[in-house]
Amino acid sequence: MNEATHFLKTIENEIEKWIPGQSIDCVVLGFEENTLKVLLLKWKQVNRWSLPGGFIYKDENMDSAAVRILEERMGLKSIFLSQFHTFGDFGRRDKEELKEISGQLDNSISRLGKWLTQRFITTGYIAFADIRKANPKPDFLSEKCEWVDIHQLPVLIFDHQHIISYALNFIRIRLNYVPFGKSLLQQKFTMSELQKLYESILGKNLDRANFQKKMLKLGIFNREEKLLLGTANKAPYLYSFHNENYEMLIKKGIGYL
Amino acid sequence: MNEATHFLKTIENEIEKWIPGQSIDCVVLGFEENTLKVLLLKWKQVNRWSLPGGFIYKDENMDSAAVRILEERMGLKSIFLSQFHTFGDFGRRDKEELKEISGQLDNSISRLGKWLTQRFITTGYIAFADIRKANPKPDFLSEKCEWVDIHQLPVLIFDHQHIISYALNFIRIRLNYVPFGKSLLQQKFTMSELQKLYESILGKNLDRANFQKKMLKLGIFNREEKLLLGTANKAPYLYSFHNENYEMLIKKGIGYL
DNA sequence: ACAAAAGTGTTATCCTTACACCCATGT
DNA sequence: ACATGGGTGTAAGGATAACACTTTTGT
Repeated sequence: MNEATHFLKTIENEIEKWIPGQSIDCVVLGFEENTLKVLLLKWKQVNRWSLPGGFIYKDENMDSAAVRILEERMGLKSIFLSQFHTFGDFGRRDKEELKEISGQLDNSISRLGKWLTQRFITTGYIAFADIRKANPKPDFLSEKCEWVDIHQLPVLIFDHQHIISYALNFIRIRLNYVPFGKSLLQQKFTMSELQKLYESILGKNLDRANFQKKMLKLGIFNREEKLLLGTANKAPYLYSFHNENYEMLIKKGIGYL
Repeated sequence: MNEATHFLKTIENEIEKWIPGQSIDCVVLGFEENTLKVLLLKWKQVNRWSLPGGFIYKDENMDSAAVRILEERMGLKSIFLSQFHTFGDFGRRDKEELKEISGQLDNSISRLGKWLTQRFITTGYIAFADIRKANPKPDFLSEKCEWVDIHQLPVLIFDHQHIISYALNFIRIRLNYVPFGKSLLQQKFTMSELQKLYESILGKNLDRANFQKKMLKLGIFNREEKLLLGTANKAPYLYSFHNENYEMLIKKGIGYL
């Protein structure tokens, strides 16, 4: 029994332990080279990409399933993980695309094929990950994983494009209430890196001077030594999160939340 | 065949058309006597209350199911209807409570009993309704419907208390982005009624003068003639929503959304 | 000397907050 | 006359936005 067949046998055994018709899709965000990126899987033989997802065990909390799926896929826990919307349109999974995908599976795995072609209601979770620490693994059905610039997405399967826009909108609103960045940036970072992160999320440019003042006023940053870089300009300060103050701010919230 | 039996037969036929394990619960809010109220159902013979809910047909969009359930239960469409969270904890429906409920059902309807006792993941929708126009009907399993002060809730079944707090929190945040009130107030209303509505949602008192200025600055109200009331004070203006401006503001959003 | 990016400062404007003041009305 | 609730005004403080000025650094 080769590896693929063994994997399939395992999957087929799992099917009965999963809740039918209910899935989880994760929008995993990372920040690298001043770009906001999302983790995508490329399907085997089908020229389409999709979000990493999974299913819920019959005796498992939905939130725990999201954590588990992320661990399985990424090899690490995400600091920020939050459900943002449930997508329940009857026709959300295009029939043509379903045929293409299940066509890849031969008869020996027809149970998996049937499982995959049933109607699914999916719940979207958004997660932040440190790209350097993450270790994404493609699964049996996917050929590779990649971090893709969220503003230059390839053709996505089903309604996954739609799910990503929902996720982006979700964190845009939360940005007024929660100081993101802790789980997306390296331990030490410059103010302009933080600004670039905010700009990629909001999709617009911000004033450098005002951004700095607004952030520092939050009182959740430590100013570290200056970064010595070989560029022809003044060296920026490095910052890190002041954990205690950060937790306090999260608790009481920036706005009303 | 009496009415109850007939109803049950119908329900049992419906069961096969529904998606198993997936339900919808609606937090329907209304505003009456300067109090924010939520629509609750009282279970027959069990001294507990619950949110009105329902199931999704196998060929039906989830959002459409929410609309349908509200129409069936309330006899009218709600202007504002929005999904806010999906509750998927394995143990969210207490087993003791489930026994109490399914114990009410005799063998003749055991299929319904089985249906009800399976694990459910439920998606919460929040709706606003004009209490005077609404016409809520109890269903077979419930003895009565009532509008209950949201800040003085009775004992609720399962995690419904938790679902309501989530809903309240959801609209508290949205209050910064969406001018509510249109679907909760009468066509003409006073500024102090609107303020009471905001206060019930936010759970805190607001300054009368500042509230008025903030609201009027939005430019979405018509000032109508004064209301002549028999009280020992100055007559307040009546306001109505300026539909055109209201729609425009909704579109562009108050804050960032 | 110069460009480039960083840190800081200035100003006008707007919004929020906390009140104060006067007005209309029935008792 | 007075209490009650309604409409409007004002002044202080904070937040925002636009932009200017200075500093550091490598070429």
